[in-house]
Amino acid sequence: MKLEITCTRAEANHTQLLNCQATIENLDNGFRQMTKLLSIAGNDVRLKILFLLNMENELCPCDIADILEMSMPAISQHLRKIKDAGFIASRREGQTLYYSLVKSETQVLDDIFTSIKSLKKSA
Amino acid sequence: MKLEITCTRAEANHTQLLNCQATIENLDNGFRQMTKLLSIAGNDVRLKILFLLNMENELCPCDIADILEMSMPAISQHLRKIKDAGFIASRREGQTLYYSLVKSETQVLDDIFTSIKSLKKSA
DNA sequence: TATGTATTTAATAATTTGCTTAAATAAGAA
DNA sequence: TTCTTATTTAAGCAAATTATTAAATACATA
Repeated sequence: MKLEITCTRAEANHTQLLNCQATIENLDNGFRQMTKLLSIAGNDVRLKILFLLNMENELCPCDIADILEMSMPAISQHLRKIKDAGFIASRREGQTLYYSLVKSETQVLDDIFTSIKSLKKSA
Repeated sequence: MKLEITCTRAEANHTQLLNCQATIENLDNGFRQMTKLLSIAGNDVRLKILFLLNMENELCPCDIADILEMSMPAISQHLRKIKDAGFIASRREGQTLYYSLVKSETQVLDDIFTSIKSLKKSA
C-alpha cells in the first residue's frame, strides 16, 4: 500500500495511517452507498419528502407540492433524483403517480427520522 | 393554516395534507439541524473524515491529507466547514492542531458508521 | 376527436460546491 | 532574527445544484 507521508512530526504514527487507509479502502462500498443516501437526504426538501413518505406510506407529487408549498416541476425533479438513487418507487393509478419508500434501502433513515422528532424541543 | 390546493383529484384528503403540513412545521427545528448534519456528512470526503475521527479519536489535518491522499488546503476547508457546523472541535499542541468529534452533536453518526461497516460485503 | 388534469422533461439562470494555486499565520528551531 | 513546518486563508474557476418557465407526455373524459 502506497502512503505519501507529508506530515513529518515525530508523533505521526505511520502504522496507524496505513491502517486507516486500509480500513477506508476496505469499506469503500459502504462509503459509496452511504454517501449516495446522505447526499440525497442532505437537502431539506428531499429530507422532508422522505419523511412524509415514511409517515404517509405513499403520496403523489401534487400532494407533496401542496404540503411543501413548492412548484410541481421542483418537486418532480427532486423525486426523480431520489428515485434514480433507488430510495423510492412509484406506481401509477390513472393519471396519478404514487411514490413510496423502498424500505429495504432506507434502514438508516429510520434513525434519522427518530432523531428529527427528538430534536423538536431544543431551541 | 393556509394550504393552496392544486391537486384536484377526488381521493386527495385535505385533512391529511393539512396534518402533514402541521407536522413538518412543528418539526422545523429538527429538520434544520438534521439537514445541517446530513449536508455535511453527504460528501464522501467529509464522511470519511468524520469516520476517521470516530475511529482514531483525534487526527491532525496532515494525517487526514495523507490517509485520503488529498491536498492540505482541500482537507483544511472541509475541516472548517465541519467545525463551523459544530460537529468537530480542535486543540492545539505546538504547531499541530488535533481535531476530534463533538460527541454530543453526533449521535446519528454512530448509526451511519455502523451501517457503513455492515454494507461491506454487498457488491 | 378535442380538452383538461397530472406529471415529467428541457432549457436556462443563479447559487453553491470543492478543488487548485499562492499568500498569510502561527509556532518551534537554528 | 531567520528558516522550516503545520495550518489556514484568499482568489479563481469548473462543475454541480436547484429553482423557474415553457413545452412535452400520459391518461381520462366529454
